[in-house]
Amino acid sequence: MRKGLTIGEFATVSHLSVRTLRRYHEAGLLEPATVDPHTSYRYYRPDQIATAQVIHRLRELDVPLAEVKALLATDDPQERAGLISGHLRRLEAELDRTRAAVGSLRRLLQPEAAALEVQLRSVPARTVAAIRDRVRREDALVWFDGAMTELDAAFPPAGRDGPPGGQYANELFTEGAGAMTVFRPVRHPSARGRIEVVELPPVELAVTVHPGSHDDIDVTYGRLGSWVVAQALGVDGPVHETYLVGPRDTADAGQWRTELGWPVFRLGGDPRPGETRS
Amino acid sequence: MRKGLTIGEFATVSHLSVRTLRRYHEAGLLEPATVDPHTSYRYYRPDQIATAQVIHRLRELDVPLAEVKALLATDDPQERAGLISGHLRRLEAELDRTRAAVGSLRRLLQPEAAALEVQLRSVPARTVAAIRDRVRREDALVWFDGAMTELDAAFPPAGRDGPPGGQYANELFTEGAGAMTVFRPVRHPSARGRIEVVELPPVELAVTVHPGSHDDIDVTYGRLGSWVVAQALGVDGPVHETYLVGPRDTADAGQWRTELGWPVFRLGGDPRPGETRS
DNA sequence: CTCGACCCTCCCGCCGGGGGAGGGTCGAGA
DNA sequence: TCTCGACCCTCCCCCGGCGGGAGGGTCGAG
Repeated sequence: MRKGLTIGEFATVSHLSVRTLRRYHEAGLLEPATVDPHTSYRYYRPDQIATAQVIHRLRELDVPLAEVKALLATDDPQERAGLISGHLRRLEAELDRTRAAVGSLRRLLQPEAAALEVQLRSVPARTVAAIRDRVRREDALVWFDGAMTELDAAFPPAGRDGPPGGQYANELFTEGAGAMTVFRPVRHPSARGRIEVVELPPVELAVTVHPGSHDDIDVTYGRLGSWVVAQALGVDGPVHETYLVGPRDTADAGQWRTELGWPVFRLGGDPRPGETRS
Repeated sequence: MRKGLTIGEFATVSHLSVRTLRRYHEAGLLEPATVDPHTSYRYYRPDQIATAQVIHRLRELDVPLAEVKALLATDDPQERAGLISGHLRRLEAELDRTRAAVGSLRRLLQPEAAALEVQLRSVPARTVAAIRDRVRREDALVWFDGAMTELDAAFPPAGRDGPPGGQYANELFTEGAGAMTVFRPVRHPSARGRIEVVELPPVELAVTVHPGSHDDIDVTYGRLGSWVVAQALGVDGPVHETYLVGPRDTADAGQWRTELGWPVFRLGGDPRPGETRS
């Protein structure tokens, strides 16, 4: 008497490997219909092929096994569709990143552009309206958009006092996450929602302007850092960005102008007492 | 006296993590300018930032470290461009697979289509012109195109005797690679180039027709397999495909018709002596 | 000299499997 | 009923490209 399809037969008809089926069993993703308690042989029913197909497709889309499991666990087709379209959005975002990297790589391999114009600037303390948070790198762009939109809504053009900016801890780039601050200088700062009134401390900056899309902004950061080192200065503290012309001003990324500032200190000198060099 | 940037400083200006830099050193990808022989401290020169940027971009494109190394090792910009565009082609191919999987998943989640029409058929032996090879799954589509093009070129329409077909070992799907055969029935078979004259043995097939694009062809395979099992038959041997209407007939994938045949045998019966059940 | 921040090496974990060892089970044929 | 080869089982190690953390050495400013 046959108890069902053996794992090998099931592998053949489902186009999955035996190993993979065992792993899906172990992960609770696709339990065999019966498991012989004596021999531990796995036996599958033909109607489980359909489930195997769905898993196969989801895995082709790199949906993690845990997510596949969650997806299969719910019967609510609405929730299912939500999970799937969520993943498709992530795929889209990744595709955008890939496109950006391709473009940036192309530009990177061109013969070097004009020399970087850098100046040292002492920025006095300023009081601004700001939103701060610890953010993971993959969430950075979404968080930025949300925060900047909130700032823009809270302070209409008449109340603004210069272009918006941001400060980003270096760990945000070198590690997986870090503190982000976006701010707007405004005539009458006031807290509401996530917005706080923040006094930005005075700082000595090495400043340059990055033209165009932000896709290769870290190339300019690298060149700026290289300049700083060549001046026998040390870099220190979060990077400063000022959006002279940004996505909120024109959709043409070629027109954007972003001022990049890196806090510096004289080597062998005083790294601004009261702050640690991060 | 400073010997250069410490790894932490270099991490900050290059936007790579300290761990990652150590790994790139270990992999021979980005050697520090000097390594203190006593303390093993790594020191970098500012001009290495540019290399770090390139590596960063390539890694964003999932170029394997080994390939990045090869890329950096050559100065020939031509060869460089070749390696890069090769990788970009691979990214494109992957994107196509993703698109196919998305579409197929969508169709898979629709309420079940019409019942599958399956028939059992005894196929007599045939002598055909064929190309055979052991192929890895990721190369399957390219190999297929090449082989079919060669067959088409060798036997113009007047000499043909029915639609082309293929036979594919099940390991091709369940494992990483397997034997592939594409063939054409022709009036006067003859060997030339990769083409051999092959006698296909007679076989008992469970046959159905898969309409439309090949993106979800394995769903139909699953349903066919399910039917076979329900008839108390076993599946055996390589799958057979006949391209009744295929890409060489019309560009509209919706019109394609592919006959799928799975060799079957009666359970408890004789699995065709002389062959092992794969 | 001290002390904290930095650096070193080494080992383990993650994911989604593949490779292979070593041993038990199944079922068709004689 | 026995045999024998194909199949199945579990267990452990490997891959790539990092991250986490232990345990210990080094640097440099006060």
